[in-house]
Amino acid sequence: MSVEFDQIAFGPAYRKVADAIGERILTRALREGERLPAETELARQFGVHRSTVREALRELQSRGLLERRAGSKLMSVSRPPRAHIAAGISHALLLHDVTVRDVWQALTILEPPIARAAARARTAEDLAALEAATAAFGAGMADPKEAVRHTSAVFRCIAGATHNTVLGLAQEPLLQLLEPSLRVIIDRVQQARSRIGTAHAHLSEALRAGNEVQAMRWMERHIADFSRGYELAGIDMALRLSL
Amino acid sequence: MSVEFDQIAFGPAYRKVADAIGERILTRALREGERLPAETELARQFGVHRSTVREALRELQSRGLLERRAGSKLMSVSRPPRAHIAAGISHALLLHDVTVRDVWQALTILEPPIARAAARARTAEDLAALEAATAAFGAGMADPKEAVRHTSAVFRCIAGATHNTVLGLAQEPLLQLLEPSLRVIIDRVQQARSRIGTAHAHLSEALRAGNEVQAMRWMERHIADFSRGYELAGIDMALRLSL
DNA sequence: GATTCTATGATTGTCGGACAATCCGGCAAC
DNA sequence: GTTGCCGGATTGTCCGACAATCATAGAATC
Repeated sequence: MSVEFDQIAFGPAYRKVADAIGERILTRALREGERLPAETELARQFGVHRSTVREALRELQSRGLLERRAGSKLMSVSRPPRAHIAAGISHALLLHDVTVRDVWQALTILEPPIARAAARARTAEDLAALEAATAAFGAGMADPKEAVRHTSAVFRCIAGATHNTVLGLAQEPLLQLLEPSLRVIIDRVQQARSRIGTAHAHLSEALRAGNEVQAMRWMERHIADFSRGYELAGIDMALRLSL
Repeated sequence: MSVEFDQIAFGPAYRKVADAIGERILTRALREGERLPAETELARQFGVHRSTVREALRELQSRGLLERRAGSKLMSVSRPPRAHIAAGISHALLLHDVTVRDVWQALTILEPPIARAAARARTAEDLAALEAATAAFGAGMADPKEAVRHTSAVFRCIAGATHNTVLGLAQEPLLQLLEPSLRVIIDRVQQARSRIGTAHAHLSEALRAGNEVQAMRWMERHIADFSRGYELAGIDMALRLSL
């Protein structure tokens, strides 16, 4: 007789509590927005002390599975916000000695097809959002900080127009990582602003027309321009990114 | 006189402690492998209670910034392991109602250029690893579970051959998400195994020859085949992924 | 009756302390 | 040199406590 044993649940109690709650969230037994019982109540249910529960909650919180909604003490279930997990990815990449070139190469690969998909799938709302973002870039060009923010925003709009969450999420950490260096470029390279503006305009137009090839081409050019920008700004692309 | 005020640090103490330690890690003031002081000592240094420190540690631990190395009680600084953050991303995508098609589309975009880059940048070791992985797939074909594992492994080898951490990390969650459904395909579709094997062989060959176009073409075909596989296995690609 | 104030209770954030289990390092015994 | 044992350090968990915050219900006021 061969008996199959389940893997023994190792590890400290706070981990088991976190796993138990986390599993309920991932299987949607607990739905988004639903509020968890109070800590004391959880402690009672799990048969552990409140401190133990709290450690578990901290873990789930930092995974973005729980959040505290404004004006409520009780934790509620949440889907991890994009920016939140993107930040985690960015940090991980930083520590893995990622270079500017690595990130740029990833953009090279990712963005043109995203633009193409966006040209295919964009709705009228996507278009409006994109045009608002490009307009904001034109208006806020003076302040480098704003210019960078709006450049990222345009990327986000385009990725959003694909209606594919995976693509949006894949892009996000790259933007986060590049923003600082992008700012340096915009600061140092005079023609950067106008070239970015031109690219935005053509991308916008291509998406409006639903012209996939055009969208892809302009995005390729846009990303390639970044490489020129790094050169002109005197940034070594082999340099490790840092905070 | 205009005085600039720093933003007031809001939030509970455990967050501030976590931020303080996390910042040291991200700026590399604490280097990888370095061991943190004991909890009591940290509590003394920060002037808070040990429970508070522990909550902060749980958070950093779940971000992958700290880990407990085998046989050591003290926490040590770590760079978040790829699989760890990929799991976080997978969970997030799950909760964001990602469909099989979304993930597949991302693969469609990502993998062919990865294969191309790999053909360009692969070293002899990469090649050896890849060939070992394809061989393992051939050997373990019988067990569907193993077959899936090795299929992913081949993808990982190829991404590894690009020597671009960003690409490897971008790919990882996609593999994690697709593995279950891939297994269904291999289970149900007879010719799946051999077609995957063929693709592996050609990819391997292309990488050996440094033939970028060939690598890309075969990867395109490989990924496109997945779509066929879903169809043949009767899996609706518009279906939400779930655990 | 509607509104404002207040008391009350629930809940979190933080603290103090405690103790068993485990692990490290050193030291003695073999 | 290896083995076994002991003391100290460290974690995991518990108990209990209390201030601050917030919601709610109920009382007081207009």
